[in-house]
Amino acid sequence: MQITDAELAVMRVVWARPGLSAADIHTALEGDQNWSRQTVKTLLARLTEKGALKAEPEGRRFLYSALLRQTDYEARATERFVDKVYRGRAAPLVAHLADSKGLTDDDIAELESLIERLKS
Amino acid sequence: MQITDAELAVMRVVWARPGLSAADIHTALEGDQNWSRQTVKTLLARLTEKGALKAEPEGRRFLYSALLRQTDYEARATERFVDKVYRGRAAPLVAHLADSKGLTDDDIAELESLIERLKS
DNA sequence: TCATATTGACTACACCTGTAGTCGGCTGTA
DNA sequence: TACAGCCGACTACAGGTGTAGTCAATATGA
Repeated sequence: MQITDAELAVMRVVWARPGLSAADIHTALEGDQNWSRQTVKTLLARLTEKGALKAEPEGRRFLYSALLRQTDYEARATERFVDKVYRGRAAPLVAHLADSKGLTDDDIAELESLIERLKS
Repeated sequence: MQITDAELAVMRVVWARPGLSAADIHTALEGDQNWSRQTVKTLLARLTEKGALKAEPEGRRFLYSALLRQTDYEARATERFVDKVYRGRAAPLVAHLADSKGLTDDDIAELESLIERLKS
């Protein structure tokens, strides 16, 4: 049960606005990902088959919504990533984040309060 | 320039002990990954071609060592991951880490001092 | 010196992934 | 009622990935 990069772009749209049709999703992806309608359809089919989306018939089309919740996906993907790259040790990951410009001041503040919570 | 899961297992061995031969690396992976010698050879060839490893002839075999440093790999992989899953925002990543059992007390202490460093 | 084992080079192949085409049915409008 | 357009189903296909086989050259031991 693996969500690929292309599939993830589709999931994002559905997470943001559940109940869109394939055409809506295609439109929502325009500019960002300039995919043909068929490409989006294929991705929707694969995601439905994987159980990440459900497709409910509405008239002669389908409306898509997520079965896989975004936070669950993120949690799983993160766990997998940490296992794979850091052998499950989280601290070196954060150390890398710290080195890159990825952390804003707000992030740092957020992390600080997170740490406070964790200590209890 | 992408290191796949299988390739990563090989890189780990080389990072840990540079200058091994293909046969050594195959042996080192036994138990963990029960690959045939050929599979390891293929992965070595692909990694060499990608520029992640260099192969220096020694007699009629090659000794492998890393061109791609582990920390560089980790940094790149992390950045890619954060971009992909969290759109570049690091804080929610750490929040997920916090929720999973991935953080030991030591980790938390480490993070705390990390945060201290970051604040300056 | 001859057989055997080791090694690298080349090749294979199925499955996954990204990207898309075709086709046949339904629908709304002329 | 005829036709244009939209829709889902099915199919395609190249490139990447995991896993490994075959072959030819060389080294090693009997």
